[in-house]
Amino acid sequence: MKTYPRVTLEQWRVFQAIIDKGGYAQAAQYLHRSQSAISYAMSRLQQQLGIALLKVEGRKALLTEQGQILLERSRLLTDEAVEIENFAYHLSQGREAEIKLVVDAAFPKDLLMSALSKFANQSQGTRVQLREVVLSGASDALLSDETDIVIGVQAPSGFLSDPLYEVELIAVAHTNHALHKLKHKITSADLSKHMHVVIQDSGEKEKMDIGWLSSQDRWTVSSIDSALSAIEHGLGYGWLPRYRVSEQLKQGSLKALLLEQGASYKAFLFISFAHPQNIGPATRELATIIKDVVKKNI
Amino acid sequence: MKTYPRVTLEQWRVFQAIIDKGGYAQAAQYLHRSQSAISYAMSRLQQQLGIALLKVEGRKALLTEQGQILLERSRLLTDEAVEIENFAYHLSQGREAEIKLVVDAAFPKDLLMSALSKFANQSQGTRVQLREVVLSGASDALLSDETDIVIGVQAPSGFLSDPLYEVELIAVAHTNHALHKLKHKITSADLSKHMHVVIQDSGEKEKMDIGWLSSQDRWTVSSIDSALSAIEHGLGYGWLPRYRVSEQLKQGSLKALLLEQGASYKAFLFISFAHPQNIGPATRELATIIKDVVKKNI
DNA sequence: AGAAATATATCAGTTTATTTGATGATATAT
DNA sequence: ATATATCATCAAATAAACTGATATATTTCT
Repeated sequence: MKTYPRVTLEQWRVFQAIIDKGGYAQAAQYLHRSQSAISYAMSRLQQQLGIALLKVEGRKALLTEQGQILLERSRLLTDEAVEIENFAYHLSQGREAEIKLVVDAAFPKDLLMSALSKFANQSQGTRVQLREVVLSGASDALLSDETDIVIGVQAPSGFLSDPLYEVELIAVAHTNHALHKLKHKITSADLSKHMHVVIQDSGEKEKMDIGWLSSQDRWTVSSIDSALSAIEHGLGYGWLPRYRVSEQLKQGSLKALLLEQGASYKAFLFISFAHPQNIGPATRELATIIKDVVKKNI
Repeated sequence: MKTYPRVTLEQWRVFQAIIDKGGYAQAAQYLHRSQSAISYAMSRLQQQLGIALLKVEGRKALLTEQGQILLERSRLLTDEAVEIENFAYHLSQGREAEIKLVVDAAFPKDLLMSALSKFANQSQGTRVQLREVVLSGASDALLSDETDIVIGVQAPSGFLSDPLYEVELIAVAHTNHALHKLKHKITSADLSKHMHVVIQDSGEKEKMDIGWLSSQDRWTVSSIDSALSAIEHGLGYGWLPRYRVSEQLKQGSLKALLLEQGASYKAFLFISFAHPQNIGPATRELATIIKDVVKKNI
């Protein structure tokens, strides 16, 4: 078993050129080399592999069955080699190798994924590292310098932020929940008698408090998914993004609470750069794509 | 934009060796070259890429951030180069580049996939081309020489075949189907009043007829999936592999028909080699794996 | 059938990129 | 301070790859 390559990329390229250009002579012309250099490279390649890639039938060089397969694989190889070098070029131009993106869980996944897949198409190899947070986790990420772009509820002042997306959070509880049985509009006094499902802040520094209504009992969860699941199981009530509960509202498993006040409120998600003074080209592109996708989907 | 690689595999290999062995001198020793050759190759590499991969801090060569990324990618490249050459070696040893596998649709997909993924692990690059057929399509494939291994209902005599897997086909219809409303056991007279969903033979030569019961109306489909979907939509009744309808039977969307006779019958699937006199090593391995997987899952 | 044209293989000589060994520069360890 | 380890650079040596000419084989043309 070999452990290092003996065949050079040049040899594979010669092989490919012979096929693509229709012969040794044409390949020679294409590669700016003599016909005998092509012949030499090709025979050496086959000798090193111990296998015939071409059989010269009459005066035409034809692929063997094995040559066909190896040709295909070799193209992947040389393509990847070219891509690495192009990627290196982009790096030399200041393009980032990796972008760290932090997104608040309230931001719709489909928009995010659509933006990321668009970016992947033109990313030139730049990878995106995605982290999901809730509430002040986003601001923390900005401050702690572990990120490049943040999509979150608000940016600490001093960061370059743009309003991006409005999320409507509405108060819901399971259809059978006692709060729905009340005859009058629900007051905060009513709420305080029931379990409030709160999404825990994933931030660590300045805890923002979204559970501003005091409540006897509080069920704290760490993601929108778990909050939704808790509420769907009748554990309590809570505020969730409208787009995440629309299905349940339609099906009737959840119902919006008729609150005297605060039945819904709007949160604005902002997109911010963590290092405004030094934004790389790929980071800028990704941000632009995200904004575009959001704009098109409003 | 470059269109062909300038950096050689050797250069990448030198780069990797410097990191893996801890320095230029060690890499030189490992690669059986002088230290200055390493230094030359490395500086040329960086010059060609237009980017620094190593920064010499003190007397130690350390990866730059970009070097780290390109190191990882370059490993994929050199690994692939080695794999191609190993694959070529296997080809030279008579190993097949591609195996054509024809499988009757009645053979459970999970078994097939499990076998194929096992084979992929040890295939040394041999690819499997999979074709799905129903009924005599399998025999046709054997006869027409466009295949290596066949899993089908029966092999024409003269082929090397082993019994592989027993499929139980049961008669089913949608729960609300009129046939389920009958008070007595269903007779063929009853059946003939309803639509029979038949899986069409994908073979082209000798049409085998599985719809042996005459039926007023017949709905012909070309795959098990469409048959299942037709029956699930209440279009008619038909015989389907038990493992494909077990979920629906459990959920109650389909019900087995209480037939006077022939409510179920068993079909045996055989595995056959198309060219018994000349079976390649990879073909033999794949067949063995398929048999093993089936044996373990009975 | 024979001549001309096309296509790959091979050979001897040349070119060139890579390698070497020696030396230099610099940082770390004793 | 001195010794040691590490990478950079230079001129010279080397080996792999390349060239141009020629050989061999096949197809095409007349």
